[in-house]
Amino acid sequence: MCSRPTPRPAPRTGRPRSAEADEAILEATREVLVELGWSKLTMGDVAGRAGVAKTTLYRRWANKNELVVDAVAVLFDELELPDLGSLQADIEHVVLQFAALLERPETKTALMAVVAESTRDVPLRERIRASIVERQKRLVLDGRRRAQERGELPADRDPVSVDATDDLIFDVVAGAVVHRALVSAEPVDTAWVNRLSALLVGGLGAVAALG
Amino acid sequence: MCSRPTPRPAPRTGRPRSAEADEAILEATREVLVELGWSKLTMGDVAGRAGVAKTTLYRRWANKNELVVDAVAVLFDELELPDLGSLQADIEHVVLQFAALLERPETKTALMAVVAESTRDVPLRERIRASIVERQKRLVLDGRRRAQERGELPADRDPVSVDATDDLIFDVVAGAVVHRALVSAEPVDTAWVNRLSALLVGGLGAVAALG
Amino acid sequence: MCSRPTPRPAPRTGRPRSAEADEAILEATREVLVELGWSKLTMGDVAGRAGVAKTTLYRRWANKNELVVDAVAVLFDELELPDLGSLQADIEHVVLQFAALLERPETKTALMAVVAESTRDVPLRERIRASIVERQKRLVLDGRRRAQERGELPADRDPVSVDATDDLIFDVVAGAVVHRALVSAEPVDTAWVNRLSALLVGGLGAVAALG
Amino acid sequence: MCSRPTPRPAPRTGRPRSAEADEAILEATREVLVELGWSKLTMGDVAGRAGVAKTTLYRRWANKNELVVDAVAVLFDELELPDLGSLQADIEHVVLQFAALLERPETKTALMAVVAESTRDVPLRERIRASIVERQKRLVLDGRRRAQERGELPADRDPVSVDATDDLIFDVVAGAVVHRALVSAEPVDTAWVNRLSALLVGGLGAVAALG
DNA sequence: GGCTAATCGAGACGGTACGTCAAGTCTTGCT
DNA sequence: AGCAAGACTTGACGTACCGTCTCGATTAGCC
Repeated sequence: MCSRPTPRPAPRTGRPRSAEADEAILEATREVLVELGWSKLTMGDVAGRAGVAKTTLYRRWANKNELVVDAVAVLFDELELPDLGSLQADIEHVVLQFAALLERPETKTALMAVVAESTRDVPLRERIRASIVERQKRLVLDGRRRAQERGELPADRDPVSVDATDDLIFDVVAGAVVHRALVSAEPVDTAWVNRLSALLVGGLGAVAALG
Repeated sequence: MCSRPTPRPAPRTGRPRSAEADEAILEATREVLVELGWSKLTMGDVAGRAGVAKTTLYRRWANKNELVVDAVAVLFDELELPDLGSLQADIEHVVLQFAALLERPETKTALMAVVAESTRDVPLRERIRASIVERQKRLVLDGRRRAQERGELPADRDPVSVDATDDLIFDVVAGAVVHRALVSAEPVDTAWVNRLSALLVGGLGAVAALG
Repeated sequence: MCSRPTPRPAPRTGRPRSAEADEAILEATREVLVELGWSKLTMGDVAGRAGVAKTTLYRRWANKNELVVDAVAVLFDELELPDLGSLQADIEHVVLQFAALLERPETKTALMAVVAESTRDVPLRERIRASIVERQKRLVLDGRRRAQERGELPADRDPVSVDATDDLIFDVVAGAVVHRALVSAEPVDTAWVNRLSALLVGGLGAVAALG
Repeated sequence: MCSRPTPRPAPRTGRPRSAEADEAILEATREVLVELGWSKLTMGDVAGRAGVAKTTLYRRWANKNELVVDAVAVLFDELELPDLGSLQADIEHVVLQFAALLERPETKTALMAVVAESTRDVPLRERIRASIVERQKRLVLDGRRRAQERGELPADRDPVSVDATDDLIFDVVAGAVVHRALVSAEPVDTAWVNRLSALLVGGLGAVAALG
């Protein structure tokens, strides 16, 4: 999927924007994130590496945070959910994938930073939701649906309850992995992932019983 | 509990540092966090509000992040775990407390920011662990011990396994609440807390079965 | 004559430097010198009065001293040497002009200060020589040449000797006036100027006799 | 001759001031002037080298400039005027001595600086006059008196005129040497000194004729 | 093929905050 | 009282980025 800079009201005339510049900028942004981290990333530095003028950045993104969100969002689309035959196996697979993604320096440093900024910046929060969060809920939906098809989970009764549980699982899985990796700063290894998936699979029955 | 600025090798002579200044600075820091958030907090502003010179800040804290950690850490000590008679009730109580803490503007904006910075700053990471993370694990330990006394959970067999489970629960609870509140930006209300605690209590048996 | 900020290798691209800013800065510098003197002149204050950012100053001048030299140098170009008919009259005229210049607060406070700094700062010394000292030697040369034309002084024999005498006269006149005005802090009035010019005119014969 | 710090109203009680400290401070001041020059001399540095607290400095001198004047003034007392048999020889001797003094790094950097400051600081100007300028006029007086005794100069007629001429000679000699050494930054060598003394001796007759 | 209009690189611009440094004062306990 | 030590307030320093602006020079599409 393509990250899309600030949309603009389709000018019919004048020189069109360079598509190469777009990608060069996002690539340069990821490079700088890797080397310097979010807080030392500067627009001038990104522009320089991309071989582009600062003006060209600001014509596309309103500020550093929006640029970083776009640069990082595309990485999350690599996550996928192959059918491994059981709910627990599916969970363990995606958790390990997600942990590997969080280990990448460009994600590690950028994700928490933009979320922190988003607590005070509503447009940024929306951009994060649209570009990253909502887009990845598909993993939970697919996993749950597949488990129902296998008979591991009961079929839906109350759609509201199902949505609530999907959201819960999403927050628990994403939150736990992030917390383990970035706050506790402990490895997300097989042993830990085993325990987490056991907790989830074991607990889902109790949650379903709530109705 | 007292937040402690940069320790120093006990000078016997000279004018001692002002203890009032210490507290005035931390208080001013929390004020600015509330009003402006982390990214717009400036050392000069904090100094001004505390009625103190900028150099006095830098004599005690090496940078903005260490100052903010100390200013915020003390808030986490308000969390407590009264005995409500059941594991699930205890969990729900502390989760709601934690969610309320995360709703406070000074915590919301600061916590993620310093964690983000800590991905590139080892001393900062250590300070966060020591001042905030490790200190709150007591809640998990107490809750588990109490549940064992009540017979809700089996007595310890393998101490390694017990530690691993404690850590898991801590990451899951803290991570889920943070993700819900700050990333998903949805309310941590009674319904959600019910579901989360049901998931945990229901899953703990399965985790224990892993040995 | 124009005072010229730091020369630079003629960039063909980019926004050109504002010529208005140049003059506004030098003017503001002279203002601040008058009001506050050299030691209380700050770059921030100058920038503020010139309606310019501090960075704009530093882009043009490396430090306060170079700026002050440029701001003051232009004032010395007002000195001139009208032909008053005799060597002594010419000397008295230019000495009074120079004394009047030294009485101006912007010169009085700045000149000695930058010379003092120049004892430790070779580039500054060169700038002073080029912008101020060498430029004013013309007064001595013109005066001497004119006196020779009038027959008050013998024609040149040894050019080396002539140069040495020109230099001597320059140091004596400039040094004596500065010392009288700034160190002795006594007025450079007609009586004193009479005496000085009598000393010079009377002594020049003896110096010429040295060969 | 001793440089004398701020006089004070003879305290009858309490610990008396350390006399050793006085000299250590002035000595340290000269050291720092040699190594760092006036503009980089700091009170803290001087105090440190003198093995003294900053408070002790400020108890004796009101500020940096007064301290520097006192530290440097004593050096000027080394100048003396041995009888060399002729006015011109006497002049050349003292000029060379003075030039040697101005070559010393502590004098070179400090003298112009404090004079510059004194244009805005009346008490400082008075201190300079009292400690340095007036004290050295003795050289002119002695030289003139001796030349009169030898018959090189006519005996006094009008005492006012004599004073004016003494002052003129003082400003011319001191000013010319300072200007040559610090502004023109050319050596004060025998050839130059010859020329200067010839100018003075040759010109004095013309000045005397003014009455 | 010239016109129009938005793009491009470059770099100067007004700002804001940084973290440091020195000046001169104040506070403590010791002599 | 004087003194050493060192914390204190104040205020300027010179630097680094921010996001905007002005240049002259390219590109396109449209007439």
